[in-house]
Amino acid sequence: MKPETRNEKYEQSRLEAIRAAAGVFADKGYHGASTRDIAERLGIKQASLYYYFDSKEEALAEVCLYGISDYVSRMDDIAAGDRAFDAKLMAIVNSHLSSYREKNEALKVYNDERLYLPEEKRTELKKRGSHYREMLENLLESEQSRGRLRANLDCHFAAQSVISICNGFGELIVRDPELDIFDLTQKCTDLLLQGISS
Amino acid sequence: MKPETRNEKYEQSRLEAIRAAAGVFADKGYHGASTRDIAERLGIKQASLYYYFDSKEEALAEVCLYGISDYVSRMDDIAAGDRAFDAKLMAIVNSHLSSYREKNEALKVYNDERLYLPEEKRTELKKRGSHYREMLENLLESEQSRGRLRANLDCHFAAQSVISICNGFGELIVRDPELDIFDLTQKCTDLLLQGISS
DNA sequence: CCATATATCTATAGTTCTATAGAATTCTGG
DNA sequence: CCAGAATTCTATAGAACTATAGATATATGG
Repeated sequence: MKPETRNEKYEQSRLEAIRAAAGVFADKGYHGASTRDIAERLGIKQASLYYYFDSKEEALAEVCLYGISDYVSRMDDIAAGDRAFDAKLMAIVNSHLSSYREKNEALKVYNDERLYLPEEKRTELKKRGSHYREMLENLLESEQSRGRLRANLDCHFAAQSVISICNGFGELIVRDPELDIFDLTQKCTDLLLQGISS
Repeated sequence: MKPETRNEKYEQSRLEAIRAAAGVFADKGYHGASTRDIAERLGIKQASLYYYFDSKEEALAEVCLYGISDYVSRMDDIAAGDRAFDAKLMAIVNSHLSSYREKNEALKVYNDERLYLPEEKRTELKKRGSHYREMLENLLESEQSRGRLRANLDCHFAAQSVISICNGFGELIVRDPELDIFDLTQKCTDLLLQGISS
């Protein structure tokens, strides 16, 4: 077998293991989940899991990375685009909420369980998470400097609020597969832009 | 010692145990925390904890109840009052955020760990949590019916948003004791009422 | 100061979990 | 079909955790 193919196959299986771990961690939490649970979801025995991970902790790190990675790069794409602000904000919210559906539970795991990783492993993740917030913050500041957002708006706070709302509804999305993401996106964007007052 | 006094003293100590458990559960999560951790924080031995709780699970249930109880009753008080809507909303946000500071970590535990309780024990908690959201929803609907909120606002969604934002910042408040709650309250209320647009 | 109730302690049974070692099986290219 | 690589398995060491039992210490009221 060609080396690349061999590697690819392994990486493919490993990705399945990461997804299985994501599901279990999302359901039971990192500490509440056992390596046996993950292996069972994959249909292999507990010890076989160590063919893919050196430790349970490494599995968590991989799940977190998987959970946040492409969602951060999508933010980069959106920010780099040349759409109007409102459209960008909507795209950001949509991307954030969609992540919870598509990537299943990995983003939830990133949010809820990453703090159980040791400082060292959290650094890379924190960098990406901060990057996300900063991109959002810059976008808001730029729009504010053009006078299109309230002058007294604290953009750092506002960016945090956007993330809080998306994460709050993200939890609901993970639990309820029936929720209409587009509808939610619309409502979140409206709320953020106009607030609730008439 | 009079029976009531004896009881009072026990209840007092038990409350301290609940607070210790809240702190440990908030730091390490329910499954990541051991009864030994809780006992150590109290300055007693692991087994002595069972003088106050029948099980670790009961401790979690008590912490959750403690975390949500007076914060729900404060909502009742606010809703029953006759202040203007804006003032009520601000009071609700303030009460919610303050809970995270005052009751230390118990509300965080309620939010993050209650789903590890068995169905049976979760029922009482769910009732209170739903009650909270419903009170908020009613308040919004009532204001909307008077034409003071956007006609196209989904009040169920809006109530959920208020809670999401408060919980999102609550996590930050628990981690950063320096955060100014009043400032945050103001900003959250402004955002909810007016949105970010100018 | 004694008797009783309250509170905490020591010791441990019994379970579960992570991770390692090495055997067994399955897959793949020649 | 064979040899070696890849994958999964069995078995288990070793640690940690919950909960119970029963002893010990401390406080209180008469």
